[in-house]
Amino acid sequence: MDYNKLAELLFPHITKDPAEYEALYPQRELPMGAKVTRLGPSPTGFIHLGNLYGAFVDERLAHQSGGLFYLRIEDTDDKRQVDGAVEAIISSLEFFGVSFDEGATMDGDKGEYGPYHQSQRAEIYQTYVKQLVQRGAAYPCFCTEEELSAIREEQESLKENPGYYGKWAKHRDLSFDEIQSRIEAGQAFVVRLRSKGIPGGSGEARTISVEDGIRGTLTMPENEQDVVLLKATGIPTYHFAHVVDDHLMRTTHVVRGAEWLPSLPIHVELFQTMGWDLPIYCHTAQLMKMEDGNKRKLSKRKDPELSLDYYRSEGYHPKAVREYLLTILNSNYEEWRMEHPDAPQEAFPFTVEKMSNSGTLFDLDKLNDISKDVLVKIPATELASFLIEWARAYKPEILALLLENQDYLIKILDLGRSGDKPRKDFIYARQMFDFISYFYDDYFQQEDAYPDNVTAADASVILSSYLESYDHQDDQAQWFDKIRGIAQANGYAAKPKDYKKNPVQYKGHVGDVSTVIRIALMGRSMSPDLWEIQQILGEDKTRERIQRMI
RNA sequence: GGCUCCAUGGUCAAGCGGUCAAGACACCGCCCUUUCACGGCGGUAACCCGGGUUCGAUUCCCGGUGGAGUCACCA
Repeated sequence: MDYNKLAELLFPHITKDPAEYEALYPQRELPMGAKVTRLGPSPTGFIHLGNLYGAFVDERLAHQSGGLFYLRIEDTDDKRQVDGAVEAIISSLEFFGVSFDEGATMDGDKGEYGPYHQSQRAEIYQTYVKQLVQRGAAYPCFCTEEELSAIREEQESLKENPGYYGKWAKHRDLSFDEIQSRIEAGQAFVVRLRSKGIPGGSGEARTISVEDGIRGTLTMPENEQDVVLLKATGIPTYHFAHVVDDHLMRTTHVVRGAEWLPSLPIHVELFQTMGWDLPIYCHTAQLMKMEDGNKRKLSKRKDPELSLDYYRSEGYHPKAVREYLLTILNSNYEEWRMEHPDAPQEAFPFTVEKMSNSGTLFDLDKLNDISKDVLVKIPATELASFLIEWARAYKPEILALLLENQDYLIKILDLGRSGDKPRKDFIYARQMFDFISYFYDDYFQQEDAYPDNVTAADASVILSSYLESYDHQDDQAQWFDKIRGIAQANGYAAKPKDYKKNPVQYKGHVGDVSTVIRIALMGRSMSPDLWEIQQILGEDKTRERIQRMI
């Protein structure tokens, strides 16, 4: 078989030589040890926490080593394209603080190693495939879907490994004439690798071992499959695109999810037959979800609530999400954070060795807890703008309300946050607004009932005397003395301790009296300090609400 | 089913041959407090099973079991 002739038959339009590309994309000039990483999302319009998790690893690895991090769009599957998906991905990642040094951007590609959209690299891939055909390392296959599934069925009935390999590779040794006549007949074809692997069934199977940055030495059987390199459309499969691109773009570290582990042998054989060095693979653990008592990998289809857009629309602060991801990313992050409560996240010395390699369950409680700690450190003015921006995008009906009096909003958000032990009331924007909503008349409503030990009659008396004695000018001590007085006058202990000593003697204590007032004013039993709230609310509104409750 | 990865409390997770087996979240109790929080203190709770190796295994090896992932002209 004259492979050169075959290559010309298959790729008459390809005139470039691979060497041209090697020259076009030279070794990068970077300091020793600098890592080049990349994120390669496919634009299906959906990006979730797991993607962000991986992106952080890439980003940290690159920037901590003085290297660079680029974005490559892996749009080789024409059936799954979603309009605007690339923009959505970039905007989502940007919101959560992931930025790229190179690659696809909102306004086109940036960088010397592009194009960064795989769909625009067809000629490059074909040039390399042509070379492979010339060397006899790849061949055209005309099998139809039906033929392929027939092979599979037969393999299943014989209990042999499924796939296109060895004796099952029907078109592996087609004659030139046969190929030519099929092409002239207009038959579609894919190009397959002529794998050098020895089929496992023969008992001669060999193994390969690969050093993984996270997992150490990986041992697995070598590849035996004649995998598809180029689809009938002339666009490569992931496998081939990965190998060509990461070589040409000079990627040093390939960070990807553990679901890629099974196809690692394919990539190893591909790198070998191309004669290129293997990048360092870092296979990260999957983010899992609990379902029916079992852990399960996060799925794009089934778990829309784990999409990045979900967190954005709930109003989680990007810093909080990052902080959470960092804590599950590196086992010593939490410890480091306790020692450096105010250090920026970038100061953390991230290492792949400290990454967990078993599946991590996503824990909303933990995220919420971390979020509280993060938000408490953000100044009220910043929090106010954050809340406003969130409302603009996700809850426009409250936007005018927030914008109307921003000083008021800032005061509200700042309640109880000064001092050594600030309150940690805020978790995410949607919850924040719920939490402070009673400050706005349109959203003020009775949510909680009076304590059980306070009768309706008592409550009414308490409120009446409170209103009567209320002086907006009172300082906190004066104000509270009056409440003590009201408590005592109505059979409630002025101090909780008195009540505890002698529970039978009282109906309750001053706390119950405060709760009645609190419910009248806020409609709920949980809120920051009463006196401070009244100062923000103003005298008129305070009186009005008490009056209405009576 | 083949192949691969993983295995410490409910969850996350230290540990890397000898520890009363850290810590965080959640949960419970107490304290502080005018309530709610915040904070402080304390508590319940774990090395999947069976063989080895060793003076000694959570830790190393083998075998089970369990969970997960993957077997496409998807990535």
